[in-house]
Amino acid sequence: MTELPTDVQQAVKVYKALGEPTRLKIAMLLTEEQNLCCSAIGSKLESVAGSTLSHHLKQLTDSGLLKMRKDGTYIYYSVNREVAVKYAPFLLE
Amino acid sequence: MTELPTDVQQAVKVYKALGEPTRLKIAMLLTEEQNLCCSAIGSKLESVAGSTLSHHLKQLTDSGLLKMRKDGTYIYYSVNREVAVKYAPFLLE
DNA sequence: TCTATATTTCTAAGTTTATAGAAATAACAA
DNA sequence: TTGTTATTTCTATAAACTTAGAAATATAGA
Repeated sequence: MTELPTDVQQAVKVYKALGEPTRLKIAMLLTEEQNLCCSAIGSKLESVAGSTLSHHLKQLTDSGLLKMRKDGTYIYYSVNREVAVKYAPFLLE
Repeated sequence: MTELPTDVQQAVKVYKALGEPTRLKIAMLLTEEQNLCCSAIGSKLESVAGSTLSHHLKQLTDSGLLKMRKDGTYIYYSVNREVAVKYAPFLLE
């Protein structure tokens, strides 16, 4: 894995992040409506614990697919369109 | 998962399949050179047991990303370009 | 038929992941 | 300060995944 080219390593992370239904839903939600905070995302999904949601958002963010912007108590998430275009333009359809 | 639209369900499967380094490598090998058989793919990877390779190829094929064509003792794998274009055109670069 | 090769299926071990409750941290508001 | 809300981190558990050896299946060739 470490011996792979950088963009292939990122591809693995992005695809691993998207290869789980809840996380793919989150990514799709955020392509429809940018800048949602954690709890707003949670309210659009059905019964996901906050800690679980946080875990999923971390994976999506660590892959580079999501960006986060902190504003007071809230953290707003949005899709990094460059990354989506490169690896998973399906999201942007 | 079952309640998701068909193409979103397929996206989850394709991305799950690609979110693992060995399988992503296999998919990339097959975009460079179509119609490789299981053992030819194995010889291009480093130390993967036949049973493991078979398992990975099954996941890639079940997702729809790979097609298989049987010819005698051999099974030739190739990339389903339509599926790659739709979900992961990164592979075709 | 017998042998060799290609691939899959079965089985099991070890690892990773998804999940959520509880506690911790952070920021705002009264 | 106290209380409330947003989010993360810690911890644990159950499920899923990766891996590979061994056995089974399939096909070709001698």
